[in-house]
This record gives sequence, structure tokens and C-alpha cells, in this order.
Amino acid sequence: MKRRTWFTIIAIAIIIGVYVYEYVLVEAEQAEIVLEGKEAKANTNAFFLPTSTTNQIIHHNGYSLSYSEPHEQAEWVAYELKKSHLSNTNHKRPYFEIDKAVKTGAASWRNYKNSGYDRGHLCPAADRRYTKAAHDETFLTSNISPQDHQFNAGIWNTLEQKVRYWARKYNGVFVVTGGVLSGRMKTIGSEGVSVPNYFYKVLIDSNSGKTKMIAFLMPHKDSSKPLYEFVVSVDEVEALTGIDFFPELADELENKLEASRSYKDWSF
DNA sequence: CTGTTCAAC
DNA sequence: GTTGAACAG
Repeated sequence: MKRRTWFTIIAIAIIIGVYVYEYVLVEAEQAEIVLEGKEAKANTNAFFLPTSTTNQIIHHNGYSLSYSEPHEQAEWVAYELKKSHLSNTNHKRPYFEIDKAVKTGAASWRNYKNSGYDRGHLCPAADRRYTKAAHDETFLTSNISPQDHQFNAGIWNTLEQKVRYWARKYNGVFVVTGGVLSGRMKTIGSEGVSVPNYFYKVLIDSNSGKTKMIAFLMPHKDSSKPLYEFVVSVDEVEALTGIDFFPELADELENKLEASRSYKDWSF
């Protein structure tokens, strides 16, 4: 054979080799994500997970989420905030990363760049400070929603601090949170990330005596009102979002707790 | 705590 | 790209 023919054969072999190598890498990565998901699921209190209206639930080690592809964000993020999770350790704030576990492709952080909106955490970084890994895991684009800075640093931040206060006081709480992804919404970035008009937070405590719930629904703007002014029933959040929050709970208890908008069992 | 921006390496 | 400091509520 001519030397040129050999060059051609070797060149083709190299190209094929690279493709096969990359294919194997991607497969291995996917397998790893699935495995991580399974391990993570074992860590989460699956009993309290809501239903997914989007059919795409993802389990990370520190939280689970249901991703809405049309809105390029999670419809809910859920996690258990144990008393033992509360930590004062400081970790350096990392860059946000695209969540590779989202099969339909999670939003890029670039959508938020110069959008005028914060990359607002759903599972707050401050709730996962017990390890660096747990902290950094909250910096995935599947865990953020566009939030007005005054809102995020204001009333929403106040609510997040109250959740930590309750986790301390009641020996842990289970948290479900997200933006209300319905109605007319503004979008940001080339991928069209929806800007929710409301954010909600639903809590359940089954660690300190009788099971209790509380839900908050907040317009996406800062407020100086007291937190309890934003308390609604879980049923109201369900009606707005289409999410069924605690389907595994015994129906009688679920119906009773979710219909109530009383906050007498929660100390402010 | 919640974040963003900008300069230097 | 990474890192660190300054800034704002």
C-alpha cells in the first residue's frame, strides 16, 4: 500500500477512536449520575416528597427536585433540614454549574447574566453548610430561580432564616419550595427562564410531637409585612401549582392539615 | 444572611 | 478561568 493510504487509515482510526472514547466517557458519566441519584434517594426522606407534574425528579445528595423544562427551573426543591445540618462553617461561594443530571438540559447560568435578577437559591446554601460538598451542590442551575434582589435579600431571606430557626427549635423540618410556574410570566435569557410571580414554601414537622404543617405564598416583591401575613393553606398552594404535596400521608391527616391555614403551632 | 461586580494573576 | 476584595441591603 502507498504511504498516503496508510496515513488515511491511521487518521480515520484516530477519529473513530476519539469518538468511541468520548462515547464511553459520556456513558460512564451518565451511569455515575444514575448511581449517585440512587444513593442520594436513600438519603432523602422520600416519604415526604411531592408529586412531579413534569415527570422529571432528580435526587442529589442534599436535596431532590422536580425540573420543569418549559420554565427552565425546578417546580419544587425538597429537602430535610435536620437540626444537625445547621452549621456555622464558611465555604467559599463557587460558580454555578449546569446540572448534568437534568436529562432535558438544565438552564445555563448565562441566562441570569445581566438579567437584572439574582440567581436565587431554592435550597439555600446556608441550609447545607455541614459539608463543602453539600454546600457546593446547591450551586446547580436546577436549584435556582430568577429573583428580584430586594425580594431575595429581603422578605424571602427572612423566611429562610425563620425555617432555620424552626429546624433548631423543632429538631428538624422537611422543606418544599419553589416558584409558582403558572400564569403569564416574564422570561430571561436565551433559554427563556420564567420569572415566577409568586414563590411558595411548604413545611412539615413530624419530629416534635404531633405532625404540623405550614405554607407560605409570597408575591415576588419585597415586603415589610410580618411573615405570618403570608401564611396560606397547603391546599391553596396545590391549587396554584398542581403539585400534590404529601401524597404518602394518611389521607385523613393529609386532608386536615392541608386545609388549615392556622399557624398557632409555629412560633414566630 | 442574600447577592453582584471588578481588578489582577 | 480563578481568586480575592469591595460593595449593598
